Amino acid sequence: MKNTFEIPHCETCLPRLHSMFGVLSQDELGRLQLHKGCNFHRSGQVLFYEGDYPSGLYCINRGKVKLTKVGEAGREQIVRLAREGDVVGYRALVSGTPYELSATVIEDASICFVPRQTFHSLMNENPALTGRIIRQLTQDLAKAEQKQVSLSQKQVRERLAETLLMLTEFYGTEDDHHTLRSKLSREDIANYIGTATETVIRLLSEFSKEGILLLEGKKIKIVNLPALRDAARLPD
Amino acid sequence: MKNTFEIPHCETCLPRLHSMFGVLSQDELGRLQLHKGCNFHRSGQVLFYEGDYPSGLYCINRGKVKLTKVGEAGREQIVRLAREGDVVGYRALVSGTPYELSATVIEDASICFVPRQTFHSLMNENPALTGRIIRQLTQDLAKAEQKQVSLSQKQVRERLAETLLMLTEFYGTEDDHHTLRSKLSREDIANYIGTATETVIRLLSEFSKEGILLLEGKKIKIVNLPALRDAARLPD
DNA sequence: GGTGATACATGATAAAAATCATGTTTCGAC
DNA sequence: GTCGAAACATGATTTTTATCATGTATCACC
Repeated sequence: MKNTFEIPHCETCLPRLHSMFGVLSQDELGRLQLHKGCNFHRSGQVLFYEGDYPSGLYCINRGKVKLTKVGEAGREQIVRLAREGDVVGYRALVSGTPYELSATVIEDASICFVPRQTFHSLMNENPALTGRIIRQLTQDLAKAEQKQVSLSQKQVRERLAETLLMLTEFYGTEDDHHTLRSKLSREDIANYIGTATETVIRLLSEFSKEGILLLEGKKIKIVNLPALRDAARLPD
Repeated sequence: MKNTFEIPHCETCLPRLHSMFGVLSQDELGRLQLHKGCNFHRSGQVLFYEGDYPSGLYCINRGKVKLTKVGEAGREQIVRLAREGDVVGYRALVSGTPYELSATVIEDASICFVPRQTFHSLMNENPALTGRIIRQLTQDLAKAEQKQVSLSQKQVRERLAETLLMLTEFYGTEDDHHTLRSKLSREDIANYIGTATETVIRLLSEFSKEGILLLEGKKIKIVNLPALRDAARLPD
């Protein structure tokens, strides 16, 4: 099955502007373009496994990726999601340690690969890139700590509401502005919020009965946003 | 109540060697020593509050600190613990954002304060310090993600066992090699593992009945380490 | 267009944990 | 030492969530 797939150019890559490579000069972009590789990945493909040693990093030009970790019982925990403009696998690279997480494509993607050497030499000569990486790490850390509080203190219903709001932002909505573009399975959602699949299904249909959501097959439409926000009991 | 309190010298500060300031040169240490302040803090004192803007960072010479975040319902979540050699508040400083966490002394401490300017100028001229900060951030992130999995997938009993093992390492033991030096209250432990105080108390006495622990007032003695490890179901 | 496999759904039940209630102990301030 | 507050402890009960069971819908693939 062929897919229209054009290797994107770093110079004209729009997602790049919001990524850590937004700080590179024209010259540096040229070198990036020269040394990178780019591939089309089908949903389900694994970019790397937890425990592997990194040989480069992955820059998402299009598509979505989930970052997971398996617990003792063998259950998958979705730690984080990544989309166009996000760079995955950079942490293992800068820390020189094995991957903490596995990365799996969850929506057909075009993803560029930047070899370790290229990345390190860019980092060595451009302090702005180092600064940008520190910023990225601090952001990831803040989110991880926020999620800790949510997992510790909120009930599943609240975490689900919270997650649906996050998914709205992450995937965007269809033209009606209310239907999630998300193709996550109920199981994925459960693995993200840390609960059983059945519990997610049950709570979704509970939200549906309460007129907060409208479920049409896999599609989730938010029909009462204020009520969903309420159910999430967010800070701000 | 007076306490013997000597202002520690950076040059001779032992905990420093394992901290991010272990990478500084003699010359840089001199400047650190010149600009830093150092104070004695009683247990209970707050170093900074979540949401505040940082004006420097705190370097723990002696004592313990808890880093917390309050959830929606007002409950405290202990996100992380810090001890001698640990630097707290550096993340807000390097990211230029408000503190994500509050820091409270939980064991009488002598803590040095390094002003923002001093820290930033050290960072600007010593790339090794920047590298060390990145390493610290990646470590903190890995731990936060590990805790996410634990909170999501493990039961309270397992998390408690896990936490007791962590506390053994964090606080060390008395001369018998089995009694925790920890002075954490049951409530603090509950806030760390994300459960109710009564549940912690109940499970501790359950462990005690099973011959895994021996409880003498606040003191916790581990009498069957293998069984505790078993109850924790750790990776490795 | 049939046919497995997989995802979704819902009920029944059990297990885990929170909450409420009520003592007891510990400990610091006076 | 005494008093009061806070921490610790335990029982009873309810709520939340997981687990098990079973059935239906959906969808890729031959």
